[in-house]
Amino acid sequence: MTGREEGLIRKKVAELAGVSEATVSRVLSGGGAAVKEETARRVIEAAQQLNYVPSALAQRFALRRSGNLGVILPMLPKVNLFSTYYFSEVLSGIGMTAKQRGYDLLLLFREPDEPRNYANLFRMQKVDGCIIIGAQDVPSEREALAELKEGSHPFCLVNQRFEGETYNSVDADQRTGSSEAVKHLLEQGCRQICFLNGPSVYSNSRDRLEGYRQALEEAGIPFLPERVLLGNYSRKSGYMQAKAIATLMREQGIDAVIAANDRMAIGLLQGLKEQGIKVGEDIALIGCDDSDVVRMTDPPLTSIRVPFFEIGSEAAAKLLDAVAQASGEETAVSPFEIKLPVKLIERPSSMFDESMNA
Amino acid sequence: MTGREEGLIRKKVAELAGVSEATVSRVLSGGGAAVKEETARRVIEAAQQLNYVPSALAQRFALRRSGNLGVILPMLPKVNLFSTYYFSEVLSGIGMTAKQRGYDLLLLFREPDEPRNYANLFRMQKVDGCIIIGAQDVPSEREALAELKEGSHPFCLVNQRFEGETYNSVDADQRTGSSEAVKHLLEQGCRQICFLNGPSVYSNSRDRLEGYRQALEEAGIPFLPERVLLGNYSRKSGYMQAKAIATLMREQGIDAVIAANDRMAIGLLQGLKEQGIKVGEDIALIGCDDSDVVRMTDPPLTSIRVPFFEIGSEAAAKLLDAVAQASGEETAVSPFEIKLPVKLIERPSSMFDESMNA
DNA sequence: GTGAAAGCGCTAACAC
DNA sequence: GTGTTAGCGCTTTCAC
Repeated sequence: MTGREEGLIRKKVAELAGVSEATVSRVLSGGGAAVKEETARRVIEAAQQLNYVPSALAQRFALRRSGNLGVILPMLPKVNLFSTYYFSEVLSGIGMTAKQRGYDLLLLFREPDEPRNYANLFRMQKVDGCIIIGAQDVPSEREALAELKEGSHPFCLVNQRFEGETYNSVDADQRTGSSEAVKHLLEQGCRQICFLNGPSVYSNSRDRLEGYRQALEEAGIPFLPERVLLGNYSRKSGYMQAKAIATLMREQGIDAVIAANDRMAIGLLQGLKEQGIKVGEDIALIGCDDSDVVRMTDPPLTSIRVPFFEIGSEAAAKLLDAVAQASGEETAVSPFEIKLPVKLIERPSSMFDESMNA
Repeated sequence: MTGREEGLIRKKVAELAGVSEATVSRVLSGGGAAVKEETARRVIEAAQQLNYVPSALAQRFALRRSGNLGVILPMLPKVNLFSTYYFSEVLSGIGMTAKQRGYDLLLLFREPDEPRNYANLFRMQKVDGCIIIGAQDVPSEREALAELKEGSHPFCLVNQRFEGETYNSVDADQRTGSSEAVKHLLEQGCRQICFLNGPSVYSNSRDRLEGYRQALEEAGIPFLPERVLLGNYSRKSGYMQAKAIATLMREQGIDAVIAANDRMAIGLLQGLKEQGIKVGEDIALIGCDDSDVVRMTDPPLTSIRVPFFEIGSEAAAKLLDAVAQASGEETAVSPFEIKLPVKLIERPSSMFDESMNA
């Protein structure tokens, strides 16, 4: 009553179709040698009748490929640094592509203190390739990735790159995004712009800062390091910078803030509100990610739209190409470092012209 | 250069440790026959030295268990009916427990029009058990679940039950939640309470409605069907009911609304705001889920906290117990229908006393 | 305690 | 085209 009388059922299908078990496999797995159409039809019919499906477990074992695409992500602690929006979108994108290409998705949560033994996933044949989300630029991560590359295990980073190394990655063009945000603010008449960044263990943080700096300089506005505040991408960390921003407004006439993600922007928005500062009137505020929450705040937040779903699907597509190549021939797997464009979505939080409220 | 010289390496480990390959397996897989401690030590050392890990693929094939816990969920369309918060929490809960028990998580996205052939997942030996998220009470779903039960494949529903069937499930006590919401509103002095529900293909919708109805009747207030509005759990559907609510306020003196989830509540909040209606003053509003966004709205939303993480981890725990039983002996797998308590979190949207703003 | 050998359900030569 | 057969890398009797 295990629900499967293994082995026996394939034989029955073979008998019912009047062929050998090998032919049953040939028909059902499609790829193999050509089979007479009539034979194939009979096999398929027999299999349907007996409710037979080949064991993926046995197939994969015989083929020595797991058929799994691994997705490594940090175990979301209760207080998320990454937003649920981010994960859902990236994961959906990966899932959709993986599915199209016949791969299953193996979700691998990594606990904060857990060693990063990514290579073992390949040695254990749990995955044929893996996508790493939320990688950090710390020594243990670098070691783990180096080991992956050393073993020529196909992998791809999402939204993270490592200086000095060329790993497959799919990322958003955060630098340009920040620049666009600055330009938009300048058009609105802002001149004293603060930047609320996240930790620099994420290359995205560094990219965004660079875009901010560069756009300022291009506009002939000096870049002042004291106008760069630091948060950790959580709402709370944004909230806690409200006092600092209020002070800067008073003392230096700050008239705009760009936050490196929406969560911090929302925290900041709340903090400023509590201090009686009106975002969209007293000060402009721009977030980043264009997550689903920015439409729900008051005022709605201008934000930089990042195509997370596409980042996920692109990462999966390119990685699975690499997997196919690697398992095929020794054709040197072509590395990729892709950057997808972002787009500034203007909303009232940064629009000083009342009539333009969208 | 495949990164694994399969088979050979195990033999080398055996030689290095001065034992047979069988003993290497016995040591490394733990479970088997007793091995002398000294021998075990040598094997482990040799394995470490040669960087050998057994192939999970081969192990699972030999054991005829996939080692995977399947999680079936609807492919999140761009316009989510379920919130990303919901999925992230449930998934994290499942992931944490699965990991503790040595199971891997196989994510199975189901596209809207895709047939629900859950039983095949077991026939293909892709999973040893599966959790179904977002199941709907429609005929094809019922068929698919009946087939699972028929084949005695271990599975568990999350936040959904089917009348007339007893399937393993872990759910929140939505009925009590709605009752508490009503009672809270009555305490605030509200008497004319609307209910904005979601589609009845979800048992949770029916449960919430029932809690609402019951609490009203217990308070001696008549239940009026025309005060039950319908949305589809999306923000937009909540937004679109704002006009209807405004009308009811005018014509019938409606003074409170309970929405069946936060997304609809937020949409409604926005819609009411546009009509110049002040939530928390002109009308009370309560959401459901206590997702991360309810703290970010203006005013913050009173909501019913649902322990999604715990629902996920509990579902995984109970299901994996069942899997263990099923694979062990024919000890009738004990079914379970668990309901976890919810908790009303009071915030300004339903507090008419100004001084109590939290 | 440990080694030898059969077998898990499939794929892929290799014959015919 | 199709049948036969030898593995895939493990686990697990069964001897010793």
